[in-house]
Amino acid sequence: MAKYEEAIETLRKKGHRLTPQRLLVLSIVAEGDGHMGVDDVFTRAKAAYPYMDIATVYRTLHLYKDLGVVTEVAIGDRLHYELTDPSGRHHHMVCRMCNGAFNLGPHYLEEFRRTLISDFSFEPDLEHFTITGVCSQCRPDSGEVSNAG
Amino acid sequence: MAKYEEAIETLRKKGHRLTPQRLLVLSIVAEGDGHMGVDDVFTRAKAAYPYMDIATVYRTLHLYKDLGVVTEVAIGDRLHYELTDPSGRHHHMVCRMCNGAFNLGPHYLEEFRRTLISDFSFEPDLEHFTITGVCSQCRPDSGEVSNAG
DNA sequence: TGCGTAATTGCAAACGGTTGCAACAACGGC
DNA sequence: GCCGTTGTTGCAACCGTTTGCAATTACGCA
Repeated sequence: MAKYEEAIETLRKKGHRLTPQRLLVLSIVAEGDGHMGVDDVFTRAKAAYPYMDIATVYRTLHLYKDLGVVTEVAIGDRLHYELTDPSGRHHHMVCRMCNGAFNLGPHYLEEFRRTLISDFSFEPDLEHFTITGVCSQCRPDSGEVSNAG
Repeated sequence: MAKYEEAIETLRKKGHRLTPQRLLVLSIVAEGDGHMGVDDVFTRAKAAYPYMDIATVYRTLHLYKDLGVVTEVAIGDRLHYELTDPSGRHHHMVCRMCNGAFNLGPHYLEEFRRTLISDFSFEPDLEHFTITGVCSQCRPDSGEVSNAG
């Protein structure tokens, strides 16, 4: 699990302390693989260490997000967290019908980025870019009909 | 002020009641012209009608947003509201340094939309699309240096 | 290894936003 | 214009998230 160790290295290099709570949250997010909500993280953390406080979970996740070691993804109205993949950074498309999350390769936004820079000299933040919409499964005109939601 | 009257017409047509509170909120958003936060709306509404409750402001703004008569724009961490312009719908670029909001013509996203549909059959929600970034004034490499923030 | 310092934690209070509910009032029908 | 119905309001309680603060603990240094 290279990403996990890299994350710890990042923490240490930036002068942040490696507390058991932080390592616990990190491992939970790492093992969660997909996208975990604050609640999921807190529940699991509390199971492993009963003194764990929800405030610590929030603070830790925000720290990781600021350091870039975890990525925050808005799914529905909830924020989910995943370990940032240092090699294959990607964006997300989230379906508002089924709440499914799909990855979007970085090159899809490169063109958009270049346009904004050349036309407006506006440098968009695309690191944590997530776009909401309706996926192929849930689009009525795509052949299949879904009644999720 | 055609947008204002159109909004009232939309309310009436959809069977919602025209309460003084709703008209007040609408006029405040309309006169606010630029983007107004919930707080701004509430403060002004309370000044005009002291019984006004913050819950009513939230409910009213959400109703207007659902009806499409106001547009919600995320600026920094705050949500701002403006009357939807029925003729010239546009998107927003918000600078994270100076919190300035810039309009983005709809055609900039049309291409992106078409690509997502053709490649993934994913229909993105672009009606209320807002992208964060750094504007020309605040970009260090754009010639000017800003110390806003 | 043990000590001092400063970051971090757990707790509780605060905050912004939402919701349940009884009182109220807009609107359609008379 | 008045009445009944039903959507809406104001209030207060609630929920998820943030923040202040004293106690705790990780880490650098001897």
